[in-house]
Amino acid sequence: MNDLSLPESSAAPADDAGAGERPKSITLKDVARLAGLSPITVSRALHNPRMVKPETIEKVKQAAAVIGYIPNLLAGGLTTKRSRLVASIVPQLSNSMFAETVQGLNDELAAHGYQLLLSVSSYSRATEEELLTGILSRQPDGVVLTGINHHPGVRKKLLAMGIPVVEAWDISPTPIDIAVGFNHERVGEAVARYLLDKGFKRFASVCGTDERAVLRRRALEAELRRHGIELIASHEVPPPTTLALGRQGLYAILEGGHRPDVVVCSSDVLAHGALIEAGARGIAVPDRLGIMGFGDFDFAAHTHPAISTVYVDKRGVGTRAARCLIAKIEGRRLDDQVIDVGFKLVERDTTRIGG
Amino acid sequence: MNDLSLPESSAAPADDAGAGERPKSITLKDVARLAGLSPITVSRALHNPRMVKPETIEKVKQAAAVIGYIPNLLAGGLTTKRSRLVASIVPQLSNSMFAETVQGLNDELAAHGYQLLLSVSSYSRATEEELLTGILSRQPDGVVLTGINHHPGVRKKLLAMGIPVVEAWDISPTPIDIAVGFNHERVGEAVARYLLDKGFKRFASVCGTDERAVLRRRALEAELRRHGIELIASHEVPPPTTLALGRQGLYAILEGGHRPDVVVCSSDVLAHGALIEAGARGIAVPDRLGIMGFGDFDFAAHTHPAISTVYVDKRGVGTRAARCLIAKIEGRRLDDQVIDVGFKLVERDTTRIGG
DNA sequence: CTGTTAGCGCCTTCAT
DNA sequence: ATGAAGGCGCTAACAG
Repeated sequence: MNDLSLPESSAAPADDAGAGERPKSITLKDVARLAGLSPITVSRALHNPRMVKPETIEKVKQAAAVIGYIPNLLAGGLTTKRSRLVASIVPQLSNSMFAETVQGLNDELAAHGYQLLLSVSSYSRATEEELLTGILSRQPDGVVLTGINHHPGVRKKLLAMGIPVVEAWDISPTPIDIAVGFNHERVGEAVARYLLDKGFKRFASVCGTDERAVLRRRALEAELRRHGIELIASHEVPPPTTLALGRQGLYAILEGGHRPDVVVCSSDVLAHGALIEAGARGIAVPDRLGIMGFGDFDFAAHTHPAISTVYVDKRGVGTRAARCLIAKIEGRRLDDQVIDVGFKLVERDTTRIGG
Repeated sequence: MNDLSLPESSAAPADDAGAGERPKSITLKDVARLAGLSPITVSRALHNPRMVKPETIEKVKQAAAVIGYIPNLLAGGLTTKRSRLVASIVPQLSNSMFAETVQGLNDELAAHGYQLLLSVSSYSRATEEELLTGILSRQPDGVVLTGINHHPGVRKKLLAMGIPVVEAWDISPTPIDIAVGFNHERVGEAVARYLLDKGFKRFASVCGTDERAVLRRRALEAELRRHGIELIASHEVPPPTTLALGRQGLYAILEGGHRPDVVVCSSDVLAHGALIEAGARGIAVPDRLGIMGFGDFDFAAHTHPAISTVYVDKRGVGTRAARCLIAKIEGRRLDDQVIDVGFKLVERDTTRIGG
């Protein structure tokens, strides 16, 4: 009746792992044989319990546990056309806001039984496109991209695939499918107006060269110009932004002979670097120099003085992206294809001057 | 001859994406028909080019490009038993060293044509085990775990699967398969000896509660005790470690009436927080208070004063893990099943006192 | 160099 | 409530 030899100790020796010949896999059929049922009944017991008698389910579960059955999603996905896999491409992971977003994305996906296939584009559109091809060959149920500027092939492939797509961190009037983010130009303008209101007059910028940072800085410049003000110095730094680059940025500006009364940084990490450089030089912040960050990283509230910044729900971008995707995957309609998560100016010490 | 209607514009309308009914997929067969060849020849042209006439390859590539063929790895993997997928479980992503490791892992994997399936355990062994089941059902070619303490089921399942496994961030005499990390107890001891050498006498600790941090702190305590010294205060903080927690840690120690002359932190982030708290209180570092970090995060060299710490090749752990895995997947034997990446004390300003 | 046959492990469809 | 047949898309193994 039971022609399976139950594994005594249950495994191959450790130092044999991965040597090419894997133990022949335990399949639904094996469970079925052991339980004295047909494979399809076992499948149902495992995935559609209410199509099967409780008693049978019990038998199946026992048998599965005994032989250590692990379903093969490749095979499953091949028939169902559902992979329970969501792929995401981020520009970078270490030292960036994207880690938070990925964490949020992952958590929400995991909570709904989806897994995350992660890739890193290193801020290259070409790389992104190449990665996408590999990704799509795994038949993901959905994809999360960063930003709204992509290699043309990206949009085409994604549409051909017909799966839901979220473009995160930015919004666009013409998303590939769904966009979850905020308007970076509004941020630039808001920061400009806020700082002008505070009475700052001589603006400098330490700005990353990534797309979205540049968008914010340009909008800042434009708004300043509307008030008759030009940036007196602008220092660009390549991603990833680090504290060291922030220090160097302020250093370069000051050594260049410029004397800004406020420096606008494209991330809190840069702002923190600038803050430290100011401290090292004995420049009082904010009295002699204001500093503005972006992102509201967790440390920003706890530096001394605390960094004024722009709050963005980094984690929320990820969780919302996940929710949108899951909704569409499960056939629900979305109210909006474009979700603006907004932002919020956070005044802290580094810009708190005058009245 | 060619009975395929070439798609004019190549896609479904955007707002139709993901509504359940995907465009029927384009398969190898379609390419074959268009190229006037058999499916297997197309397969070979794409994956084993040198088994096929150059002329034929060209025909195949053309045909594939024309209809936008994307291979289906689920189907491919089902037959070959190779998924080109490596899975990793990390305790957490945002705000941690693990992001660096994951980035290194991903880069190295991508360079060899593997993709990364990422999961987050939130420091829970039970979660790790559950995640693993889901992961294994995708038939990964290899797995990277964090740490060496796992739910018993983890080892069992992994061995049953017979795939290579790396346990990262720690080393063990009895790894499941491969270990890539370093000995945290040696770190604790080394830090203790170094600080004793510098002449510090009244030690306090701000330490995360995660496994490896605790291991280091215990070894530090033990080493101190061998020199007749006890920690005068110890403050524990839950992961994720943040700058704020570092500040609070020092705050709590000082408000508790303790007067350490050095505070040992289980991460640079905590150390940075302590440094800021000291600065805010006007406590001179290192003269009145030494501060020791861990990890050598990129900011540590650039704070003011710069943070003394322990360098670990965070990224390298990831790249080496990837290399070991790939080697085993491809059937090569490893010289060592346990790779100690070591660590290095980095003296900077926050402990530079006396002679 | 190219093609035929068969089957990976599972689930959909159609019976019973 | 359970089962039998067939096929998802691809590639191994064996021809020729």
